[in-house]
Amino acid sequence: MNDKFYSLPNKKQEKIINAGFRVFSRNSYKKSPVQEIADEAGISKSLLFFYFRNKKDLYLFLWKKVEEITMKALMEAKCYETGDIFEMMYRGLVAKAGMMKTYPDITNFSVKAYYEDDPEVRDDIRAVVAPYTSLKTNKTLPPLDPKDFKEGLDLELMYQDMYLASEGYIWQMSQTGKIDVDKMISDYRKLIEFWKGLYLR
Amino acid sequence: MNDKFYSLPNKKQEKIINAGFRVFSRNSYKKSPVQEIADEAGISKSLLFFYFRNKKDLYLFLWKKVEEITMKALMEAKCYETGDIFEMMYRGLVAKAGMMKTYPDITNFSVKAYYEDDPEVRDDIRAVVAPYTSLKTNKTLPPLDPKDFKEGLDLELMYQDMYLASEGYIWQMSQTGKIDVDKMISDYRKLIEFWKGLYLR
DNA sequence: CCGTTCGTTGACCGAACCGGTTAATAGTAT
DNA sequence: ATACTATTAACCGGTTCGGTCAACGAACGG
Repeated sequence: MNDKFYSLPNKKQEKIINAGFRVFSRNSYKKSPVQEIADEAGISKSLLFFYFRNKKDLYLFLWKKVEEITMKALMEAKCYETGDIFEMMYRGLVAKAGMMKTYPDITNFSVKAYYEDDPEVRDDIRAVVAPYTSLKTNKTLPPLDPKDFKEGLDLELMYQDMYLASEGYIWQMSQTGKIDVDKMISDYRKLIEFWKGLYLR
Repeated sequence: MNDKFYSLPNKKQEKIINAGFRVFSRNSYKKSPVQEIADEAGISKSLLFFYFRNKKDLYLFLWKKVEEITMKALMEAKCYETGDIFEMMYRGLVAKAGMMKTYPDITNFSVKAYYEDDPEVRDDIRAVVAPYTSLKTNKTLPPLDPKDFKEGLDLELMYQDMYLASEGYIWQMSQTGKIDVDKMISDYRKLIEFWKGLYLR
């Protein structure tokens, strides 16, 4: 990676990154032409090869970028600074929605890269702490006080239900192509309130 | 499409179909080489071109096949022959799980094909009644009697919750590569029972 | 007004790939 | 042996791909 890339205006950096996310998320690593990414970013292929030594370099840069973006978003959202599980999930989705506003294809790219098995990049992908796993709603149930919830409620199933619905919602949104972040958040807020009324004592 | 294909042993037909589903679900139409499908199916490219006139022919055959398989599965599952919404959803998932047992990549192929926009196949895809939509859990709320459910329950949100969780679950399963149908069904059964205890009066 | 630097690109290259054809092979039944 | 069928290896022309490089234009200093 050429340091010159960082001295580009932020908007242009984002455009190139998004082009990469987009193209690499639609086809496998090998079948994703650098030319297509350049076109999508509105620059020449030569320039892209000036910023990134080769295709692999670009790909791995994007993969690390996902980690960086995700970590930053989760930090800022303060997902884990609340004991309230509903608030936690809400903040988690708000964080993801914000990411998707700037990087619409980050989710799809992340999934695709996580399962990529081209020998040219496979090992390097697995070497980076998987951003994909942090991108998902946390799969494991955090410690909860049963006294807060309706009597006899199976907390594990409750969490599984919420987790699956969240994943399902994000997936549906990311399929449609055009993402309305505000709608996402308000839709999800409604779901959260629904769950609170249903689950809380 | 050459009729000779149908006189092949069922297992071999399935193997070829699955190879097609698999390869076409991982990359776009244009970026999916026929050679790769042939390899996956364990036959030569020439033979594949003997059964199907060309790549497009094969692709559209697969797309129509999805419709056929889906319709058949939904019929046999008798999803709509019950007034019980929980039973309906359960049967729907059982049907899908059964399909995925024989055709592990049918879901991913279906989604990919639905959003395919290569001019060579785009119009023909849209000409077939979209199998993808029937593949999803039904998005619209069926008519329900509020008296059956807990007082004050928002039926629409309830259904949305179940719908999203179902979609999320199927998506997660289809991502992992190896699909354990029996586990899918028993997991989902638990979820359904959880919902029944939660929602029913 | 000239020379230098810097960001950017079009044109190009060799290699690999791809859809599709065809002549030939292997297998089987007569 | 023959005739017919299933299956393939070898091939072809055209395209695509990753990567290089010489050159171009704008900005700038002298």
